[in-house]
Amino acid sequence: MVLATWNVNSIRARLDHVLRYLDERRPADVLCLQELKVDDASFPREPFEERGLHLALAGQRTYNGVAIVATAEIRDVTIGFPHLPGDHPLNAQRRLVAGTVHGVRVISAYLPNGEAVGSEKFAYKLRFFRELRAYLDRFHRPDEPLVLAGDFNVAPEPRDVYDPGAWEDRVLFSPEERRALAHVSAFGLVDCFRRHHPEGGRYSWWDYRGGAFWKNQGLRIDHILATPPLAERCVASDIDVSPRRWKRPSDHAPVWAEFVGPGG
DNA sequence: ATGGCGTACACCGTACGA
Repeated sequence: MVLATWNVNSIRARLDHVLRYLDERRPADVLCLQELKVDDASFPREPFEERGLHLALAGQRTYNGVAIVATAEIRDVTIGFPHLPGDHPLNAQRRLVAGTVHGVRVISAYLPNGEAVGSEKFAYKLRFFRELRAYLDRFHRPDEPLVLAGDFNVAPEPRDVYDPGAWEDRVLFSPEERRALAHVSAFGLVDCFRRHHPEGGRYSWWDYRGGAFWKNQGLRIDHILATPPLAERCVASDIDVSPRRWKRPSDHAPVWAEFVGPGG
């Protein structure tokens, strides 16, 4: 079972890229998408359904929006934090969709950007991370096959940042954000990419500006986090930078992981 | 150096991203 995650920065602007990725690059069994920037009614379902793919959508107009695309039926779909009211501030933005497919509980997540350290949005980001851990604690156990995949908007370690000294106190790499991510991971989650790649200089996001991609000035902020019984069955994982070279790309590249065995 | 680049929505600029 191959699972991939990709912040597409608008599904309508990136539809050709997503289909090309599925058809040519990595025929993922499960594809977690973020930043759809479209409501469910306007999501381009047809090309996915033509390919026999199933969809779990949590769309939103203009901003946010997440989805799971899969080669099998997606069961027990939930949107947002199910234990909080629908009108709770942490549920107002469509950033979480979960479903069970191929024997694995899959959560597609788009964590808040945070704008700047110390801002209102930064506080919201930290609250979101804490609630995400509470959500895992409440509904799941680290001994079940679960994967939390998406755009976390946090680079975990210095080797995940092209210039860690310059980024030390900036949003996406500040100590507070890294602690918030570590707290979520401490539920019992393994970084699948890191399990196979100790090297630095491997990123999943590059600023559109200043030719950052061509200089490989990026950050690794998109992650596939799996519980130990699933992570043990992760035989390969990588970041596919090739779509970032295509015309009119997303600023993020897809990250994938391959799992073998039962429930994978 | 809050700009640089890109998307959406609306309007010919503004909000937001990371």
